[in-house]
Amino acid sequence: MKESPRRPLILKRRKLPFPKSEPEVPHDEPDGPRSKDTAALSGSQCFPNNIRIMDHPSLPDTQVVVIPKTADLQSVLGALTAKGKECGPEGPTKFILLSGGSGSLEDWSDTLGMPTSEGESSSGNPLAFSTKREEGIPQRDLKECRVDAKPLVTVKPLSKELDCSPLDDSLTNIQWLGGMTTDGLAPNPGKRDEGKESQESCQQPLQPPRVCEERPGGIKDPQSERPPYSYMAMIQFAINSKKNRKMTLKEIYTWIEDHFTYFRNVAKPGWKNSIRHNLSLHDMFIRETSQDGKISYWTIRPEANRCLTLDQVYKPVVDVTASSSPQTVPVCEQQPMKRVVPELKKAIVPSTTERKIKPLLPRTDSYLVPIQLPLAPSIFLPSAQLPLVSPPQNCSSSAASIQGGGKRVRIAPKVLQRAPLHTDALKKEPLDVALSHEPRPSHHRKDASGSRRKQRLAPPSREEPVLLFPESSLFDSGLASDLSTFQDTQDTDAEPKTDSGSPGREHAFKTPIKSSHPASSTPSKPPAALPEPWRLTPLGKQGQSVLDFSPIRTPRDPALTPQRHSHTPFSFNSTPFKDLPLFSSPRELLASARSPPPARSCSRELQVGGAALANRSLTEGLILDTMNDSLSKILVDISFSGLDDEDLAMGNISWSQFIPELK
Amino acid sequence: MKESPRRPLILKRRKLPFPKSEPEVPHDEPDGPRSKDTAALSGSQCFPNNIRIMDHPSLPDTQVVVIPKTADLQSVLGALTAKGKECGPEGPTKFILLSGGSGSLEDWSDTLGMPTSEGESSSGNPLAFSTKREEGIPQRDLKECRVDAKPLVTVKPLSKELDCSPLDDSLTNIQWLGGMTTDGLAPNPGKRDEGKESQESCQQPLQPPRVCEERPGGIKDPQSERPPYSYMAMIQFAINSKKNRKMTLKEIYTWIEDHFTYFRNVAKPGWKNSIRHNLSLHDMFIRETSQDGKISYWTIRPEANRCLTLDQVYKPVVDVTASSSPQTVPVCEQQPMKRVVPELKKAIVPSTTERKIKPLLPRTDSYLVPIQLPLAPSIFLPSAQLPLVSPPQNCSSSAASIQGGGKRVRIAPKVLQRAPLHTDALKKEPLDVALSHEPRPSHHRKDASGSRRKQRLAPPSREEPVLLFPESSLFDSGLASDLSTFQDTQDTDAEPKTDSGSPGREHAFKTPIKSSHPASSTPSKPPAALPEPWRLTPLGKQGQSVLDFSPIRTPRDPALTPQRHSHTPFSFNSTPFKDLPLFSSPRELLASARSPPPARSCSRELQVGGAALANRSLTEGLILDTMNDSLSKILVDISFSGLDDEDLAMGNISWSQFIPELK
DNA sequence: TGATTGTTTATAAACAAGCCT
DNA sequence: CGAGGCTTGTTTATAAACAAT
Ligand SMILES: [Mg+2]
Ligand SMILES: [Mg+2]
Repeated sequence: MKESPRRPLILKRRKLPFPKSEPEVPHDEPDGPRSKDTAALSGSQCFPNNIRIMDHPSLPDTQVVVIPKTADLQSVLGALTAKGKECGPEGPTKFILLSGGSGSLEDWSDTLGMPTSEGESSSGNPLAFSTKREEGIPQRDLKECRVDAKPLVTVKPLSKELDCSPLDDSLTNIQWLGGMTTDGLAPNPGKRDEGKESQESCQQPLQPPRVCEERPGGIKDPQSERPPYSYMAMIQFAINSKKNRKMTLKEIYTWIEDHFTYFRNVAKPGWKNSIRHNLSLHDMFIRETSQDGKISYWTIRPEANRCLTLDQVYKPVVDVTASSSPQTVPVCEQQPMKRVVPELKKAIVPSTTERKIKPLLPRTDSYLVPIQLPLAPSIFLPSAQLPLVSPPQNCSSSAASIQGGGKRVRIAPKVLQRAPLHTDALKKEPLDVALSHEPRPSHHRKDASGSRRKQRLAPPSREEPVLLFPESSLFDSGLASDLSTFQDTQDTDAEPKTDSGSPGREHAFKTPIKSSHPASSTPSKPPAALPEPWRLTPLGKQGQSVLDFSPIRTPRDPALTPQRHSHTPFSFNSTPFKDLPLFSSPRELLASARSPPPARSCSRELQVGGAALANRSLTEGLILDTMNDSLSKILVDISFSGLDDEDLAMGNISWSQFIPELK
Repeated sequence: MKESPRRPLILKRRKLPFPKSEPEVPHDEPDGPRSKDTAALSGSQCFPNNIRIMDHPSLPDTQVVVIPKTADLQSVLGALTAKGKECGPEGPTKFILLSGGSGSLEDWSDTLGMPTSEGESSSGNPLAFSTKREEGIPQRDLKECRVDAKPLVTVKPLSKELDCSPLDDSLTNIQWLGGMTTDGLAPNPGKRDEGKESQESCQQPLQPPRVCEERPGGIKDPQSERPPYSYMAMIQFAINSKKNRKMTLKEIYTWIEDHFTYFRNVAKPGWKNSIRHNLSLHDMFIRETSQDGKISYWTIRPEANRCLTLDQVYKPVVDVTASSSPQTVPVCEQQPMKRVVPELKKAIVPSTTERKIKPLLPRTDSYLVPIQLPLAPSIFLPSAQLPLVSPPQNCSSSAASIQGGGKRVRIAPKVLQRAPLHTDALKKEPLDVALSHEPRPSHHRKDASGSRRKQRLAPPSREEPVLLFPESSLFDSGLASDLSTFQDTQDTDAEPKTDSGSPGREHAFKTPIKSSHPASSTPSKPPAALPEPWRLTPLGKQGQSVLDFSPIRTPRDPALTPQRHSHTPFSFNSTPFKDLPLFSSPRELLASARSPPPARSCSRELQVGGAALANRSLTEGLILDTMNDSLSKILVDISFSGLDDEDLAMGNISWSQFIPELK
């Protein structure tokens, strides 16, 4: 009964699948955080040569940044963030990130209905990256507010993926991934001790738990390695894989076991407990009951459903640095689960049969929100402006996040509207609408925002970033059909829906998290000698190495928030995403817009202001905001398919080859 | 690195401080749940002789039940619930519980401002107990709905306590308890390893953790025994002890250490982690920042604050069964923490200097909601009608919950209004407004409600039951002063509060939990041989032994819910309490009532319907509903002071002696 | 740098309700 | 059909990883 010395490996909070590969350049910067204005470009967070930056032709305070696949996106974001701070209030505040891909902006809508074609050749994935200010800075003392420039990144996704249609999910993906099905799988070979969910001291010191962490050779067994997704993410994958977006608990179990053999083979039975725990804990998962009341289905709150699916994060394995054979699994590869049918793969796809699962867990400081993408040609900026440190890429998975085949963003951006602030919260942590970028004095700054960290001030059930999808937004092409199809599978319950109007729930959002990557955060836990030999990542380093997913949200239409107008078009997006009501203006909007939220599976723009936003968002992409909110909750694929990784790694690429507009 | 055989004792989920004392009367009831109509009165859930039941003079479908202190309230509730079911739809649906106390109904308002007088002699605590139907029964198939009659209990509290004024809290209680202060305490003697919050495998097999479970002698060290409150409860205690109801994290730490020496002396440092975790996790705790943004204060969402304070659950130690000396701590006593100044105690209080802390953790199936109490004389019913099994009282704490000095209900009842149901939820789990009491067929019942268990369908930030207190309700006597005083300490921020209007948050409540005590619930964990020798409670038994607190809520004023009218006055209270918006009707109410919620510290009736309810609730008490919702969240003291426990235990009492109206 | 404060995720477990054998 | 076992759900407790200051 002695206390366990430390949590068993499997119980330990999941380690980041990506060891910090950024070179630990310690203190090469004599001037501390105080003089950040000068440090931003000279510090360890430099941009490599192959980064291109240009001003946005139409959007104010916006620059377009083109980065290769192999670049450490996190580093880029960090550098951009620092740059935004460095430039001060008048500097660029948003950045459009373009990471690889030969597709022009016009071919976004040409890749519909090709679920069987993975690795579709031309799929440009622009990312809009916009600096963002920390929310909670009261108007009264703007000058003394510490402004953390948060980058906003816009991703221009395929229309089909933005549609968030369930059809592009499991069924199609099943085929796409090689015919894997949720129910037709033969039981996997080795799975010890089924049943007995509770451990009951059933551990034999004889047989150490089959937790496969890091094998001595550095190669992990993809079948036994834990997927890099949170339970919440996996549950979303599972539920969204069903056309009707409902699943029983048992189906969720099965889906996860089928797609992540780790849980079938190596995980302790307690993982099911965790699944149930997550279902109960998170408000985004709601339980419905069949007509006869016999069956309970788990669904995702439509407003909160960003339609995460596994295929959105599933990508062919590409090892840039490792010289292992294509079939060899890279060090950090996550278990591919399903064999990809070879004939289904396109030529562009690397020879690997395996796919990498883009990890959800690592947190970054960015998330995606819709932003209007420029269709006009942009200015090409010299790459030297923002030198980027290319991480060593020790772990292939680190690079995999921004490389790989043509999977792209399908993540539903979350709603942007501000929740009304509650009482004191309104004073204490008001939204900041200005775009000033102060060098953020690290010490004597009187941050009136007072929010040291994000806090969801509980504007009801908003737990996940909500995808705000205007009805006919983004791409009218194939969406309607997908939507209709999906709608058909949905229960057409014409219930009057006496709902909504949830009353006096004010309270605002969480304080946005600033994106400070190189900042050394001291772990609360004393860095005592770690007994785990498999822990290979440097302890002192806590920065994330990749960013390929993040909460997404659409920019609020100014018309929806009459009372609050931001200084700049997108700066008012500083609202943290959690617990955001679908209606931007508190009561005014409710009073005027009494129509119940649309019964959709994926969160979209509400009917209320849908028309206005829909028009606007036809050319909108996704804004990746660094207002971090546990990025494990959203996925963004920014990989390119038009280039091979070597080219990108070498930097011998011309951006014009896949971005004609820039040329 | 082997997995810990089982969680160390201190890590184990807290055991119920009350071992199940009810006699395991197995299967003496041939007819199962099917034939509940006949079983209700003959089964193991019988009422002892000293239970009196009478019809309520004014309320329909209501009976008054008088029970002795020593009675197992849980058993009573279970029996009443069964009775309610047994009687069918036409039977009594609400019960007013009167548990001890010599006070008549008129002396409810005569005990104001006596914080220093614990054990005040005459304080009758009526409880209204009302059967309640399970929510989620669609209208369409009412007949096949399984109706779990949920009792509703009304507690008639003292006005001062109902006032929920912070003044009656820590400052006064400090004095009352013997001058303990939050900040002026000398550090306690033995506290090992301060600091190092994270364990870091710092456990020496040499020294087993100083977890004081059950000592061999059966006597526990009150200083080292863990208090029976959840972290959430203790945080509420702490914050509500401050006049301004704000506390920094450090102050919360200190308060808890000062009032529960367990955390100062024996708890592992990780308890502070848990405190922080709870603060972040629960929406009811919100963080505010000082004007300069330097200090973060933790507060409780006013709507969710039921103003739990330690004194509400702090009561003098009274051991009914144990013959130990008054100073001896009974077996199950919780650590009293603070010496009660002897001279402050009233004569009625047992000679014990120690106080028992009423546990919050054990869950029951009841909670309190306001109900209108009868002032007219009631009918006295023979006690034989509902025989009650008096539990063996093996553990004194089991009895302590319904015995002890004059502490009484101060818990703010929670709001009753229904949250709008969401989409499918409306169909799947509609509120049931009818009062039919079916015998609930155990098998082929087509429970259209479909909600096997409660689910908070996330009508926003409602995390705790909300106390619904009409402004001038209950007792106009001393409340105004208390309130005003309290208000003065509050920050008078006249912020416009652009809040509320939280949009499309429908989703309803949780499924009420039926009160089935004798029902054998199989633990999911296999009942493998338990290695813990200290585990004394019978394993197979899971029923709760006591009930002395529970979520409280006020009945919704019918005027507030125009669209839904219940068949009976209180039956519409079947709404689960979690996540209930303050406004009952979704949009209609919001549109009509735009006034922001009052900036109070304790949740009360909103201005919207406040007037109507205020008038009504002048004679209202609290309804204790068996719609269980983790009763660890609310406290109800139903102890009596007018009788000694022996009288009650012997059953040699006459109800007329403290309830003249009944005579 | 280190400590404090906050936010999340993971696990284990207690316990309830209800299904199923 | 009835008791016990198993499944499903809900909560609380702990530990830990990380973030921000
Ligand atoms: Mg849930
Ligand atoms: Mg909180």
